Amino acid sequence: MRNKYLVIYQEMVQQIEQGKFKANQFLPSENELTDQYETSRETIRKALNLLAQNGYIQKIRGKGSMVIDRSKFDFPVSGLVSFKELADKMGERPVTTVHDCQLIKPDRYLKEQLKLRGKNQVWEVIRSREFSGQRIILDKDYLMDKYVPYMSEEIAKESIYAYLEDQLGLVISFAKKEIVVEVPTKEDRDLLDLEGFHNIVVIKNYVYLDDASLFQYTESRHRPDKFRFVDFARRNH
Amino acid sequence: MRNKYLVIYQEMVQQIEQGKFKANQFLPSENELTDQYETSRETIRKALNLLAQNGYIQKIRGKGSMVIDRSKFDFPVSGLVSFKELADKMGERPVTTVHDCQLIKPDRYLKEQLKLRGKNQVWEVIRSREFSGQRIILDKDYLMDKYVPYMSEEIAKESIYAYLEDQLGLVISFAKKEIVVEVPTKEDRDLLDLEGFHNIVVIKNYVYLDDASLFQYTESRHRPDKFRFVDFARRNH
DNA sequence: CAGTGGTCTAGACCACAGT
DNA sequence: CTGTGGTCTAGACCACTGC
Repeated sequence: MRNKYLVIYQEMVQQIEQGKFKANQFLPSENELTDQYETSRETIRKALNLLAQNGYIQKIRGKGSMVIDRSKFDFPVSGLVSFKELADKMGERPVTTVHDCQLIKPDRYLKEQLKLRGKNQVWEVIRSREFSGQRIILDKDYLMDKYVPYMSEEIAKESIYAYLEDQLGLVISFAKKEIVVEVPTKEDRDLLDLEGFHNIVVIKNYVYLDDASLFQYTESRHRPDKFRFVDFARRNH
Repeated sequence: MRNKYLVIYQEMVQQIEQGKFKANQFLPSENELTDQYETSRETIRKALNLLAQNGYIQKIRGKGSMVIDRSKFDFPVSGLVSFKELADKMGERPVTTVHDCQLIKPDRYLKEQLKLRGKNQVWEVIRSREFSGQRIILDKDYLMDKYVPYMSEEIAKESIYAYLEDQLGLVISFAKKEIVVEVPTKEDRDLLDLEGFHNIVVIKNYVYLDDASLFQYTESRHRPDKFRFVDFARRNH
């Protein structure tokens, strides 16, 4: 928050969202902003680049920075639908049921997904998510015991993510997502209300730490009628 | 290509891909690179930031820039599977059949998708994509005649995208993708080899021009067993 | 032509990692 | 402590827009 360019960025986001800078109009020029904020032009440009990356403005050389009409985009921006976002969007409290939470020996499939060798163990956590009486999502999490020495049903019931970042201090650096459609397994049929659907949407999630080591593999299995993924992509030349 | 930081970026990408900089090792420090390339540190940093954004390196404060083991990621990076990428990946020449290419009056659904009012017309292009004898993908493109005055089967048979950018000089700025699963329509069943699949994966694509105006809406309808989407997301604090 | 954003420089100070 | 990357500055020149 003490970074000057971040402060400027956040201030300008507010002003755009409050309508002080209107859609399809131009922001003050970089030189004007440099004067207004009593800073250097490069710092202003850092803030403006952040605005552009996050879909607030469109920079046009020789003309200026135009405010984008964000009402066209009904979604935040950054593309990834986590369970929490989904829950927020559905607007109702979901019910999480923990079906399994134990330290296991990974089978071959898991070893492959987690790029494991030898006799490392992993935490397996299986949870279903229920919205208005319907069990819609099955989340299967696998965490390497090397990084996550302890896990419990209580933690799984709340948020694993918060536990990892806040309690264990693990810094998640990047993630790879893969979306495919599969035929439901017996487990899917047992733990979800599939209602005759013949397919299930599987989001495979590979989570990496700061040092680029893989430490978590998650499969989020969604009933197809309730699934929606949005991605907002910006060209960079 | 004459941008110094771009040249440096591309040179370093090559060196990483050729293994001159090995995975899990550190690049020369920014100061060393500044000397080597006889430039300023900010220029080096621009190149390094590009490398980081594209998943080549991991910058760690106080330590250096570590080369990421990209063999973990079997996919380019930026998350979007275009038809062409898919084709490249399948490794065989696909067959494109143009089923429809005409100027139409948009119905209510289309008007809504394209945020159209009044009596604008749109080009409708419907193509199927065939891989090893199986029609797998149905692409439905809708282009506003305001921006695309002419379209033909020949163009549709090749690449609409190349036509827009190279011939018409339209600059595509950003796109929103939405992925949902639907029940196949009669059109899907007629034009694709669905082989008893009960669902179809629909990728809705909203394409925007440089001035933030929406000009194209595309639905890419995939047979579920052949569909795969990969997204590589990087945290930015 | 003047004004815009895009690139580049040479220097400064800071926060952090490892010794 | 030194060396790393992160931020910031004041100035310069360029390419493009629109008059």
